[in-house]
Amino acid sequence: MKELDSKAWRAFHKIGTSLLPHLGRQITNHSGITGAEYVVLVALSELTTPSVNLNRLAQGLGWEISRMSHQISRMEEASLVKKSRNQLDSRCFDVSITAKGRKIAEAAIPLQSKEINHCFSEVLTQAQMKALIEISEAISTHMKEHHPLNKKENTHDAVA
Amino acid sequence: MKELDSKAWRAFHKIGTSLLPHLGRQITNHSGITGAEYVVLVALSELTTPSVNLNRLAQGLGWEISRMSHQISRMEEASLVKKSRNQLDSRCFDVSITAKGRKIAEAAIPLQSKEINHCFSEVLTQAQMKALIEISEAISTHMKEHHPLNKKENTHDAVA
DNA sequence: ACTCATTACTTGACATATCAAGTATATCTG
DNA sequence: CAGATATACTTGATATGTCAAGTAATGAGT
Repeated sequence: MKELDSKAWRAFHKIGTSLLPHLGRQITNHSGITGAEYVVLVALSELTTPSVNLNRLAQGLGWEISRMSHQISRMEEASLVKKSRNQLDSRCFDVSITAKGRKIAEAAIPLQSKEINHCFSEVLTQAQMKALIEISEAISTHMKEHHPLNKKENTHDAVA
Repeated sequence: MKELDSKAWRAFHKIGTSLLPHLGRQITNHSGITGAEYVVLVALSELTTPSVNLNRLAQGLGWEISRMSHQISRMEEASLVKKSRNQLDSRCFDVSITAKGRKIAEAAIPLQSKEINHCFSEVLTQAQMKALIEISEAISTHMKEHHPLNKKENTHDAVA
């Protein structure tokens, strides 16, 4: 079945280039922030530690570090996040969410959940969603192992 | 299971923002064209008609028409495609692949198939690939029905 | 302690994407 | 057949993403 992965790739590519932008636009419509901002805010709002370093944040979302750097700069400009040097390793930056950022995220999340719901659980069966999660995780893991964007694990974590 | 579609979306989003750019980079490495150019060339090289109109091409790939317009302009500049007004409806443009474009596409496709293979059939089971195809199609269909980027079907097709 | 390599980012130039507005052609309606 | 509306794009400004090169701090070897 040589055709199969080609078909899988095309199918995946197509929703990647239509669904993702669509959901991004919805976020902008209902909450006034971009999809990228939303994703970062959600990640930050769910931290167990008070902050993460840039590198780890980028890895967590599968972004290039330079993209994250630019993004965080813009978001700091907009007072959505705060950036400060790490005490133990002053090459690192600790990124955290601001009160304003959290407020916006908390308002946006339920609205966006509804949108996601429209595109996922109303369209896919439970089994399909589970399959999608497994597929995504398999690919993510493979990517991390074979084609890592930013090499290493275990950078310094933020101090409390 | 409120969590499930949130998880599905996150998983999907993550591979969307890491796998797709990765495969794009591979194309650039082995064939010197961008991922976007590759996708367009493949679509054009597989036409049964000699050309398609812009709108239909955009729809086929799930792109916004303005993006496609810019992209085609650049590709025409690079002599990868050709654009000409439709005889029957002179608002429309017929887009076709050039000899140069076809040559590049034909060289790139087998190389890229190998890359895709690494990320799909080496990582997923056959069942998972089939599931992914079905999932993608379900979402694509739903998107077309409920959130179409460019409204209508049935624009004029190219004449032979 | 002094070099060299590595890591964690930043920066700026460039490529690409998106959005809003514009233009030209077609179609529909009275 | 005139005027209004819709369609198929184009264009240009702005936002974002990407790449290559740079800077500064750490770590490793001697």
